[in-house]
Amino acid sequence: MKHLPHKTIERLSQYRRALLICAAKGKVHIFSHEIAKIQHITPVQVRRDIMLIGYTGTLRKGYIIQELIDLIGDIIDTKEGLNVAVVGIGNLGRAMINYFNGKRTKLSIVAGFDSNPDKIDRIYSGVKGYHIDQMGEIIKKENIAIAIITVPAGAAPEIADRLVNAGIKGILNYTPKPVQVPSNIYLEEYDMITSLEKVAFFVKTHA
Amino acid sequence: MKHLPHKTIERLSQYRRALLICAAKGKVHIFSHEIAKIQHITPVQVRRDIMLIGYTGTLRKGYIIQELIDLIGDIIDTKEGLNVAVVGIGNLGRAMINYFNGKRTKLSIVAGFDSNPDKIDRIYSGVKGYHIDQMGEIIKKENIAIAIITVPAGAAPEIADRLVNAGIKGILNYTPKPVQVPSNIYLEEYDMITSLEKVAFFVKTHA
DNA sequence: TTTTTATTGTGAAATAATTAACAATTTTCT
DNA sequence: AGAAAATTGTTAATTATTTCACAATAAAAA
Repeated sequence: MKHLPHKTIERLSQYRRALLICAAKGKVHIFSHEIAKIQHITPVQVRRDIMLIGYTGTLRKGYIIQELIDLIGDIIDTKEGLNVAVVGIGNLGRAMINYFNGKRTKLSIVAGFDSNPDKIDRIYSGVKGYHIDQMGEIIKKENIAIAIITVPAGAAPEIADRLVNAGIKGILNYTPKPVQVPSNIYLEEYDMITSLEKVAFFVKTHA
Repeated sequence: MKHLPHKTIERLSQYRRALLICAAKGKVHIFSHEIAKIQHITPVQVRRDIMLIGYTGTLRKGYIIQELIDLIGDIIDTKEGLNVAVVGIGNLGRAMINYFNGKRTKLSIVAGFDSNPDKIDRIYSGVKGYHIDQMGEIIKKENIAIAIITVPAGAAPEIADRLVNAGIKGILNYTPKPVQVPSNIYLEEYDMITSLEKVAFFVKTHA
């Protein structure tokens, strides 16, 4: 398979989640327009994404849900799974841990880090909290590949540096402050304030 | 001004945040390449966005930070501001409230809603918690235009329906479950699991 | 059996977003 | 003053993404 567009990767993850829900209800087949409806996109888009990953549905019956789930898994998961850490055990960090807790995913949150001594050596939905100074050590020991930054914005750049030094491979930065990392480390930044301002803009404009 | 691309709107919000930080440090001018560095994009992109909003910098001095902040405000803010509600006072909902607390923004979170009686009639960082059954009433009384959904995924569709009935104008859905709303309501969905899976994919692929 | 309907798969077209290229011009340097 | 360097503004080119249009065909209906 050549190059999957970034947007396609995102949608595949979403398709899978929707498909898992359908499968849990005992549904076996699904049409492109059903997936499209759920995701607010066009059926063509769904078919094209599925085409790109080389899967073929059956005419007039649609796609076999379980096959599609498995194939998407082959593409976006690693066989052994990847370990994830949450840095910053505040409300947002705990929300991330809760979201993941008990999910069937190949991604496991295996550690939380914080600088506040009250938060360490406790268990959050099955995830142990460590002091931030232990980050290098635990990341190596637990073979953690990905970190989610949920600290207060001001602390983000320093945390990013320390994660890079600890050998992290990918970072998801949820603070509103952009961080700088070397180009061999995959960085995704998402900023809730921006999203809200965007909604506000379109509410204003559309009104 | 014609049509600003969606992506430009998002970046303008981010530029403004970065500019506010620079302004607070007493910086007066800024170059396109400085903004670009902070946001991990190219200087051309910055200049193009700024061109699109009709602002003109001064050659060899760059842009005047305060002017740019004000202009971006004219574009993305409404004069009177907009009121926002958080539906679901869990970790994620409280994280949103905290992020916004005390910010200079034209967006104010003025209410939280939850179905758990223990959570209502309390104040969260200055935001009062109400029972979800009061949603229609409070949304009208407080003139709330935008809602952020941070309830457990299963409850999202019903919450969205109730928000629509209450006359909300824009929804930001942070649950992993897509919701359906009429086309006159602006809907933005963001899914943390998808983001994490995307990071994992690129970590896997790049390795 | 034949016709109609619904659905996939995909090349081509259209649209959206980014980047390249460079003229214009201000500041700094010599 | 004149030359060199740096930076903006913008058109054009490129790249990425989405949508159109329709052939192929399986299933359902007649």
